[in-house]
Amino acid sequence: MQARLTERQNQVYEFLRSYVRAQGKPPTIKEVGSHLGIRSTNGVHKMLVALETKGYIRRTPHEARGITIVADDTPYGFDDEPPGVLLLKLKEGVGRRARVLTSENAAHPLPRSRRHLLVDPALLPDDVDLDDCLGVVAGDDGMNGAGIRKGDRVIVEERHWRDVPNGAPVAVLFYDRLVIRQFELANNRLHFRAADRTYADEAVRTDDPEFFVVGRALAMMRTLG
Amino acid sequence: MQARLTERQNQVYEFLRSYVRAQGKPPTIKEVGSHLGIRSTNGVHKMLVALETKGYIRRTPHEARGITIVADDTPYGFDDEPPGVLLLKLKEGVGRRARVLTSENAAHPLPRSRRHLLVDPALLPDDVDLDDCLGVVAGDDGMNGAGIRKGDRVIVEERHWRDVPNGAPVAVLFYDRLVIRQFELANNRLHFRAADRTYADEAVRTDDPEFFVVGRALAMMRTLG
DNA sequence: GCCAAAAGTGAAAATTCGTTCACCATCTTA
DNA sequence: TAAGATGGTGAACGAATTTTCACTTTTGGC
Repeated sequence: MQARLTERQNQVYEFLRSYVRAQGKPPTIKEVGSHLGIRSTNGVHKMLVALETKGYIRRTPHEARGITIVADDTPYGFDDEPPGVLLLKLKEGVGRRARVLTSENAAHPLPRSRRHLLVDPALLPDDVDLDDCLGVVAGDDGMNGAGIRKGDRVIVEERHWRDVPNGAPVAVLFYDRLVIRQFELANNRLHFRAADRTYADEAVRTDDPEFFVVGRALAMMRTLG
Repeated sequence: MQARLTERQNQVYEFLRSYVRAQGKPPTIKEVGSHLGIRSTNGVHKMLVALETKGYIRRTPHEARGITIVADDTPYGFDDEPPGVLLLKLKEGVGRRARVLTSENAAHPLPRSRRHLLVDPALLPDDVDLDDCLGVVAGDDGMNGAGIRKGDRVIVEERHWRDVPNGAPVAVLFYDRLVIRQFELANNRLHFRAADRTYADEAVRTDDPEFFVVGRALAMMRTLG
């Protein structure tokens, strides 16, 4: 959709985004230059013109800090996504409190990830680093008994199973499905307990390639029908 | 904690907040003036100095748009609040997509409401006006069967019961407790159906003063234990 | 009715910031 | 290899923005 950015242009664009996020306002041209090692304001100016013609930013002539990020993530949940494997990378968001879940499509070149979900940091424990977190969609009703249902959005802190305390809820990749279970390590096996009679508990060897613990489930949210 | 603002100062402060919210950057002095009918930049300047000394904003000397909102809502959930009656006013937030739940203490003078919860608009239906929404805490386990548990945060669209469709989940004030139930209007009575055997359904007259339908429950979120 | 704080006017001075111009270097590609 | 796109330098200019100064008006007590 949007014209491709050159390496350098992308650096500028990324800086603009991070600056706005951190400072709550766009940078001046000189600031952009000093952060990217461009001594001449004109050098920056040309970059901005390029970004504007490619549709990534908008500018207001002669206005101090007259930059607006256009291609910033569009409001978007992941409603239309079928429940199942869907990993969203947690990113810091606007200001100091808004946080955003953005999809990580490391495979793709750089098509501006659009999938994200706002998460209030207050929902998560204080010590959690949001950069370690993912958003997922519960793939079944195995935790019905714990009030987590298929399709619920779950915020997961990426962790190796070794670092997950017994009894904690985890997000597990079962074959091709991502589900939430209660975790337990016993007899050198990983136990995944469902909270619903309909779903059997699973016990697998720690090296079983068909199971992958994504991490610890910290919070959840749901749109009510 | 913070020095009290005069009426006019509060107007300025409110404008700063709304401008930052809408524009993604602080206004210039002249812009503040033109929006508040202050012709002289110095008039505005003095206001800003007042706001700064009272700790509501910070400024960077000589910098264009060098205003930072300090007393903006601090990240805060309502964790420490006991489940029960707790109404939070939904407000628009940063940028165009961040939205914030802020407590409405209409009774209190104006002590900068601090309780809010970030809500991703994607969690709510498109046509919902966030200004009509509240955040509440589910006061019991009456909707356990529907995956809503005591202590869950629920986003509610304020509505008269006449405007709530049958079968929709609602937030109801039962005496002094706020709970979620499934709503039904039949035989000129309001029926509130629990989704848990332990809780009895209730049927009340439409004018019963002990029951008050806050509105329709749209979404929920929960920190996982 | 008087005083002090709050709010405002108008204009000039001082900075910051964006734009433009001339010119240079590198890299890709027809 | 010539041409065009990309990325830069440095300086100069003007527009935008903040700061300051001197003075006036309004407002709420005491």
